[in-house]
Formats: sequence, structure tokens, C-alpha cells
Amino acid sequence: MVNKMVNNNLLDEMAKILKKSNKQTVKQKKIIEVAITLFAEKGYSNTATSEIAKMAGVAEGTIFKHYGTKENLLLSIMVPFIKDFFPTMADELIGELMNDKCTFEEFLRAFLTNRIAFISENREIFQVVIKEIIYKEELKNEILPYILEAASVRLVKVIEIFKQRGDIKDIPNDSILKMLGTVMSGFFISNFILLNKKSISEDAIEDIVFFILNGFGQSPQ
Amino acid sequence: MVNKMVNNNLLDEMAKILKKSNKQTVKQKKIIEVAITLFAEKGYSNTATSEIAKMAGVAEGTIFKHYGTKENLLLSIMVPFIKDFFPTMADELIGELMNDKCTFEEFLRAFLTNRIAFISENREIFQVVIKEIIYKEELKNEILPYILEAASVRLVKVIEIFKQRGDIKDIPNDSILKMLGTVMSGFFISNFILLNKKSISEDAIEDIVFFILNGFGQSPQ
Amino acid sequence: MVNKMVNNNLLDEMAKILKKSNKQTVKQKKIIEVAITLFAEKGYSNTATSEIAKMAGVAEGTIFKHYGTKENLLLSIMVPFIKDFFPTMADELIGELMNDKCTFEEFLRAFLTNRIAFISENREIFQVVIKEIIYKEELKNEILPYILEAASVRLVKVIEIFKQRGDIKDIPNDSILKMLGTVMSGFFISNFILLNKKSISEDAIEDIVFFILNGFGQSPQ
Amino acid sequence: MVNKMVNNNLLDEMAKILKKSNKQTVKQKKIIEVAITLFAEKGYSNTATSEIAKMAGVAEGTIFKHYGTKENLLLSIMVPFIKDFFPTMADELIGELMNDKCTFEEFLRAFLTNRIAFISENREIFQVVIKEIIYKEELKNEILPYILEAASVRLVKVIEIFKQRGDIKDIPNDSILKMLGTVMSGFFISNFILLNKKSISEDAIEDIVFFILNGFGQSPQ
DNA sequence: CATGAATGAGTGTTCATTCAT
DNA sequence: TATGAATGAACACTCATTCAT
Repeated sequence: MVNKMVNNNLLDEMAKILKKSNKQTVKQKKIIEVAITLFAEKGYSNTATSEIAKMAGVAEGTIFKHYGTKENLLLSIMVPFIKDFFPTMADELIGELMNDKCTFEEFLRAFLTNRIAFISENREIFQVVIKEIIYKEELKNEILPYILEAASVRLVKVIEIFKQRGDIKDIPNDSILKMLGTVMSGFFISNFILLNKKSISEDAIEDIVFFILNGFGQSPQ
Repeated sequence: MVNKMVNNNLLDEMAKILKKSNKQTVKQKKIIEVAITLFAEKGYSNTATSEIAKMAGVAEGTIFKHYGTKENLLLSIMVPFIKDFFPTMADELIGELMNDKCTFEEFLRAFLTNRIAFISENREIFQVVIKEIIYKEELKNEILPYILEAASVRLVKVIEIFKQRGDIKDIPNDSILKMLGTVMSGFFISNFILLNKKSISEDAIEDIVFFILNGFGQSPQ
Repeated sequence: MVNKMVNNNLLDEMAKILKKSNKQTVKQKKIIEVAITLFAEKGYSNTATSEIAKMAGVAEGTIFKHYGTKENLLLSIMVPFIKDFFPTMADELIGELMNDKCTFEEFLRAFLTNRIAFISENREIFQVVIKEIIYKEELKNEILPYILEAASVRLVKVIEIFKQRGDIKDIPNDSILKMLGTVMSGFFISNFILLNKKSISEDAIEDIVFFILNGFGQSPQ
Repeated sequence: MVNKMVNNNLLDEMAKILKKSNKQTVKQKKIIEVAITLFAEKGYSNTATSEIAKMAGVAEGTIFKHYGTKENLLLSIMVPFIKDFFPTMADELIGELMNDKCTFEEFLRAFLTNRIAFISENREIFQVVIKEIIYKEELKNEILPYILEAASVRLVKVIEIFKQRGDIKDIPNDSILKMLGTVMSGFFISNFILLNKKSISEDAIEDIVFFILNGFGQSPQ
């Protein structure tokens, strides 16, 4: 059913995508691993390549042999997450979910559960991506439109279907998209970036699902 | 009524707070102004003091005469926003709003309108504060608890009142706080940081108010 | 007798010498005072004019109004000590001592007592002068020859007289000068610079007088 | 006999001590060499790292790659001289000298000859060490007690032995130590720091040996 | 006479990047 | 492939000095 697991581990996924034929050496893996941790913690700008090298047990030159520039090392971490992996997975998931004759509530719960699991497993990379997108105006302008477009296209389809099924109020798609974007970006950023949570309880998911569906206003009796 | 304006301009407010009697020179004002713009655009770490100096038409030494360190220049921008100005204003506003016998919907609309206006007027400082809080783990750990505490204390009072008036569903305060935090942080960050909006239309406010109250799920007839 | 005190206070003496007609203002006195203390403690190079200004309760500009440059402030402290005051006093003293029909031992004791008293009273200035002469090769080359010449001329006369009186061994003047220079520079630098003593006990003076006269070797019986 | 030479070259000695297994690169040696020369001539505070770099034919960064800070570069020069090399050598020498049944005069002559040779060979480092110890109060307070203690312990033994042999007058050890310290510090500082001599003639050594043993007072017949 | 805001050349230090081994 | 010594441009920061008030 909807809970079927998809492999979410980015490090493995990257190997397939970024260097289809090039096997990563142990040292390369270690470099990426350390870079993610440090970038997530202190930000790209505040992390020295020398620090990465030391923590990874590697010579400084080795990093540049593999990634050319520090910027490129960052992109080697971010790009797979954003460009290839995210949509691919989402499509799989959405297709899977929509084939079932599930309600919007079921979809929402499954979708959130799945995305939360995904981010939990790749928490640090998520932090790197979000922090850098937010921090550098130019990076934001390059990447954000792509993400928004990719997300809109997919979500509009979903919204349309559930509107037809009568599960969603008759509000313009645009407004729904915005609100969904608002509440989801808020949820992920609050929990995984600001509060640095490692996982989300099922109760918290229930709360947010309920809230998205019903709000917390009391309609006058 | 609830829309009575409170002066929101931070630069003027800072003068009063940070240096009660010390007049800022023209050059100091220009330094702060330029620093805010550059920090907001490229982030603190990616902004050189030499660049600030050049754009402000000032010698680099002048910056350090006044602010001692680059870090302190950042704090001179952030602290007033966070520590003194935010709670003060919020209290005024909440007191004002609660005295009126308004509904939760009216309160929400007024509150959001007021806060949005405030952030719009100090958009760049808001960007600086949020970006730096998100970017540096240590800064986050120092500042975030203060903000959360300050916000919680105030909002719980408000929530209690409207619960008693029957305007808010009977959900644990904690859950409501989280959802409100989620949706508001999402709203402000999406609009003012990610989408870099300069203002918010009244329609958008209506949408978000409606959403918070009712969600967009269609309860089955 | 030989112990008659000569006024040793440099600050007063400087007023007469450096600015014969210009009275020093209170602020000027304070500047010099603070500068001497700080130069003595941390060295000229490690003392900022801003620090002097702050400790003297004076605006930075005031220092430069009076002394033009930091270098000149240093010279205003050193020059009187070296150029005018030192020889003047020594001559008075030597004249006074030689008129008496005293032994070399008496002369030595009186001379050392007098010079030690003088340096004790102007300890910090002495430290400044010695430290700077030692620290900067160029300053040394300008000042040292003058001091050596001045000292030699006076001491040779004294040595000659006591040789004729049979109080000093028949050793070349040059050798005696060197040994006297060695032992006195060693005595002053050890005590007032390295050990930072504020005064010298009479016993210590007796020891050094005895040593200069007799050494501490035991001639075989 | 007592004149057997011990290798005095500090640069070689440092290699052994400071980085037992780490080979110094050619550039590192050049940096130390130039630093010693410039520090000796103008003092640490008046020497810019950029100047050292230029004269050493090295990029400025290279200095900091190897020594971390300018302060540490200074210590890399001073510490071996003071902490390891000085006592080690002195012990070898004293042991060697005391085994022989030599007189105090022979010991003194040999000891001075040896120490003078040592300082001549490492003249500039000696200048750096002395200048910095004198110049910075805090450095003085850290280093001087160590030197005094190390010297006292060794010299007291020597003095005791020669007292028993009847070669030294029956004066308190403390007084002898002070006088010896005074005359030796005076001798080394006068000659190697103030007069900047490169070597000491044998006649000068004879003079100082004679003086220490006998003084230059004429005991009345 | 005294101030203190402003200057700008200079300083120690960092760090992404290169390249000979 | 991996190293790490070397680089040099850039950076935050200092400080003696100037000058309008």
C-alpha cells in the first residue's frame, strides 16, 4: 500500500546519478560525508576545506582532485538532492498514492509520512540545501524557480483530482498551492532546521493533517 | 481601532534603544544602512567590511571605530530587532487588540496585518536576522530560545481567551502553538525570504486567515 | 658631604629644559606621565596612542597637538634624561666628590648611592630609555655613542686621580673603563630592568663596592 | 681538556629538539634565518611578517602554514635556545670542567670562553631572546624565573666546590651569585647587545677573569 | 586649547587553490 | 591516485595622524 518504502538514502543514490560509472573511493565518500556534516552545522561559508580534509583524514589536495572547487563540492551534495532525486521519488510516490482510491486525508498522511521519513534520513543534506538556498540570493534565484515549478506541476494534478472527488474545498488552485507551500515549508523548516529535530512523531503528523483539513477555528454554532 | 498604526521603523527605534543619548553620525547611519542591505542580500559571511565601507562612502577604519568588530556590527543590527523592539511592540499590539471585544478572526486579521506591515517596513533586517539565525548553529542556540519563549508566553494568553470565547477549537494549547508557529514561520519565510516579496496583498491575508480558521479540507456532506 | 642630595625629579627638570618658557598644562603632564608608565611596561611599539589618551583622560588629538608624532612624544621623554640632565648632574656630583679628599672606596660608594637614588626616582623613564635603546638598532646607533663618550670623558678623569692616589690598580684606563661599564650596566639592568626592583639596599651597595675593589677570588696563601 | 668543543649551532640543534622527526623544508629554514636577523635588528614588534616573507623569498602564507602565528614563530626561535639547549650544554660543560682538578681561575676562563663562543655563534638569536625578554613585561615574567632558577642551581654547586678548595672568598653564596650574575649579564649585554660585537678577544677574557678574581682596587700597602 | 570623528596605509591571518612529487 | 608544501589574494582589524568644530 501507500507505505511501501522507497530507498531514501541519498549517498547511495548520488553514486548512481553523479558518477554513473565512476565508483566512489572510500576517501571520496568520507569527504562528502564530512562536508555534509560541516556544511550543515556551520554553513558552507564558515567551513574551510582544510577542516574537511583533516576530519576526513585526507590531504587537502585530494578534495580538489575530485571536485575541482569548493563550490563544486557543495553542488555535488546539493544537485542530486534537488534536481534528480527529489522529483523522481515524488513521482513514484504520487503515482503510487493516486492509483489507490484513497481519500485526500489518506493521501496527505501518506505523503507527509513519506517526505518526513525521507528528510529524516537525509537531514543534514536537507539542512545544507535549505541553508544555502536561503543564504545566497544568487543561488536562490537559480534553484528556487526549478523547485517551485517542479512542485507546482505535480501538486496541481493532485489537487485537481481531489477537488473532483470532493475532498478539497472549492478554492482557486493557486491559493491552495500557496497555503500548502506555506504550511509545508513552515513545517519542514521549523522542525528540521530551526528545532533541529531528528524525527517527527505520528501524533505531530496527525495534528498537521487535521489542521490542514480543518484549521483550528470553531465555526459558530 | 485595531488598525491604529504603531511606528515600525527600526532604524529610528534603534537610535533610541542602542545609544540612548549618543547621536549617530551621518556616516554611522550610512554604514548600518549599507550593512543591512548587503547582509540581507549575500549573507554576513559573504560580505566584506571593505565592501560595506566602499558602498557607504566611508573609510574601513570608520566601521571599526564605531562597531569594534564585524560581528558587533551584525549584532547592532540584530539585537534591537529581536530583544527590545519585537516584544515591546507585540505587547502594545496584543493589549490593544484584546481590549476590544473582537472575534478571533478579527484578531488574527489585525495581528497578521500589523506584523506584515512591520516586517515589510523592515524587510531587509528581517532577512538578516532570519538568515543568520538559520545559518549559524551557535547563533541559533543563543537567540532562538529567547524568541520562542517570548512568543509562547504571549500567544498562550491570547489562545486561552479565544478558547473561552468559543472561537478556537478545543485542541491542546501546545498543538495550536506549534501549528500557529508552523504556519506563521512558513508564511513569513516563504514570502519575505524565499519569494523576496515587498508587500502582501489583502487577498493573501484573507486567504491565510481563512485557511487557519477552516483548513481546505471539505468535510463530507 | 658626598651625600648631599641633588634634586633628581625628571618631570620637574624636563619642564625647565624642554620648554623653557612654555608651561606644561595639566593635561600635558598627565600625557607624559601615562606615556612613561605604558612605554616602560609594554614598550613603545606595543603602546597605542589611543591607550595613552584614554588613560590620561585626554582626546587623541590633544597628544598630537602637543607632540606632533608618537615618536616625538617618546623623544620628549628620553632626550632630557639622556642629553641634558644626565651629564649635568654627574658633573655636579663628580666635582663635589672630587673636591673632598675621599678615598676611591668612598667615592665609589657615594657615586653608586647617588646614581641608584636617581634611577630609583626615575625608574620608569630609565626603563623606557634602556628598553628603546636596546630594542631599536637605529636608535641605539644615534644615542649610544653620545652616552659612551660623555661617560668616558668624565670617568677617565676620575680614574686618573685615584690611580695617582694609589687607590686603583695599575691597569690600562681602557680596561678599567670596560670593566666598570660592564659591572655598572649589569648592575642597573639586572636590578631595575630585569628584576624590576624599586630600590637597592645599602648592603647590596656594600657588596658591589667590595666586589669592584677586591673581586671574590682568594689569593693563595 | 676543558676546551673540547661542543657543537653550538642552534639551528641544527633546533631541528633535533623542536621537530624530532619532521624535516624542515628549505623554505622553513630560510624563514627562521630571516626572522632571526630581522627580529635581532629591529625587534619583533617592528618586523612585519610581510617583510620576513619577502626577504625569505617566500609567500606570506607559507610562514603561517608552518608557524601558525607570528608569536609562535618567535617562540620557535626562542624556546630551544632557552629551554632545552642552554641547560643541556651548561651541564655537559660544567661536568667536564669539574672533573678536572682545575683551579677556579681555570674554570672561569674555560667557562667564559665556552659561553662566549656559544653566544658568538648564535649572536642574533641571543639578541632576539634578550631584547624580547627585556621588552615585554609578560614574556619576562614567564621566562626569567626559569632562567634564574636553572642558572642558580648549577652555579651554587660550582661555587661550593671552589669555596672548599679555598679558591673563592668566604662570602655568602647569594652575594656571589648576584655579583656573578651582575657581571656576566653586564658583560654579555654590553658586548653582544649594546656594542654588537661579533667576537671577544682573549685579552678581554683575561681582563674580566682577573677583575672577577681581584677587582681593581689597590689594597693599601 | 581641546576635541573626537574620520582616515587609509599597514598588519597578522585565513583559505581556496595549484603543482611537483 | 594521493599528497602536502606553497601560494597570494582577500580579509578583519589596528593605529598614528588629520582636521573641522
